[in-house]
Amino acid sequence: MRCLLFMRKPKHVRKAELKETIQNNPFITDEALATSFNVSIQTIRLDRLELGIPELRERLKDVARQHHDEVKALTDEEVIGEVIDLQLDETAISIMEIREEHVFTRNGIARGHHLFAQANSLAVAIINDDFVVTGRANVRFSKPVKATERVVAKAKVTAHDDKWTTVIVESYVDQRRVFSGEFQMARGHQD
Amino acid sequence: MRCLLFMRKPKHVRKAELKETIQNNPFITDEALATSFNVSIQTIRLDRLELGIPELRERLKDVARQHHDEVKALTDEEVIGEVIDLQLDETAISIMEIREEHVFTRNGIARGHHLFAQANSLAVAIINDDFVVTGRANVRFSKPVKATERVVAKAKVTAHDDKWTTVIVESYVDQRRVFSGEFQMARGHQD
DNA sequence: ACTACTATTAGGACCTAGTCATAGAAATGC
DNA sequence: GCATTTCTATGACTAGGTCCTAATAGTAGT
Repeated sequence: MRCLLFMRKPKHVRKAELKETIQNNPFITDEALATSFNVSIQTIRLDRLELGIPELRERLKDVARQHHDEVKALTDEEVIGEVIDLQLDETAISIMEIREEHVFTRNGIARGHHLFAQANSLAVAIINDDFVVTGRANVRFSKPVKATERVVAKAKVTAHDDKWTTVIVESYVDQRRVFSGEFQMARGHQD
Repeated sequence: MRCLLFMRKPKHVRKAELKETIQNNPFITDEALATSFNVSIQTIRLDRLELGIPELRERLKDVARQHHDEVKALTDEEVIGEVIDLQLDETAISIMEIREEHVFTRNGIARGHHLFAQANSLAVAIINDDFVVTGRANVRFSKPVKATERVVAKAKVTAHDDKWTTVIVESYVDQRRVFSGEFQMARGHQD
């Protein structure tokens, strides 16, 4: 009789669940997995082996390393998005891919400040001066952007005096304009 | 003679350097530290003990855990900053602490889009509707903000029709205004 | 010179969360 | 009934530590 009092799941089901469990909680030990799946530790280890899932400590190291490099990049990077063209004091283009973490969970639409961040950081990058900060900005979000879409931001310097530079940024998803803004950038020192 | 061929640093210097070394490379083992400081492993361990620095594995676990919770929070959180007061469709206040990763390395001034993000997300939060996106924004960065400063953003709903809500946000550091903006928020569905 | 003291090093026992390899038991397929 | 898959048990070994005890090196006070 195939009855262990506590019925077991077939191997492939367990393996699938195992993979998922570890994925959204990399901090779990084999021992905890064993009791939670009601099998022995060795079984868990065989499964991990077959699935190519590394041990707890390696997993943690991976998570830590990833974030050590990446976290900063999220906020700290010089330009939000990837610059693919840059003529100082003339034009610049960057691309940003909208991911799940950029959108509202309620409606799947990208939060405005990510589009702003892309445009703003491009406006900073385009200017050929060591000291640049944004003074004013007037922006418009014309179409909602969803996850997985790629936003292409095009910046253009339109005016220039000894202290201020005006940059126009327009962002597109598949040729459709989703964002436009005018940025007044302050150059030179002091506030 | 106090000469060990390779002169050692005094203890307090080593400890200070040790702390720093570990801080910007949590992945280093005691063994590596020992050879790099030219002392024995035990000495390193004593130092760590005195400095209250946990072992490699605990450090990695900490880094991993922090980021597991936090990384997403950086981009994914509903409101950037911490909401400390919220009257729907009336006023709202949030506080955000400017950290190293928010500022330009060149001049130590906060990137504009972080202030924008705080204000924008507060403007979203203040509105009592399931579907809200930013339509337009007109913002002004009046004073530069530096690392470690705490920015208090105050939002106020000033106008309201069936589709649009106007929100004014003003942000302060120690009573001094650093940012102000007018946000036109779209409510209800469709684009 | 002898003593007191701190700093450093060495050693052994133990820990966790694994690895790998081998062997045996249990359930299932046909 | 027997082969085959699947699971469990066992033992030996690893990294990167912990904690404790003990010995040594160098420096300072009297």
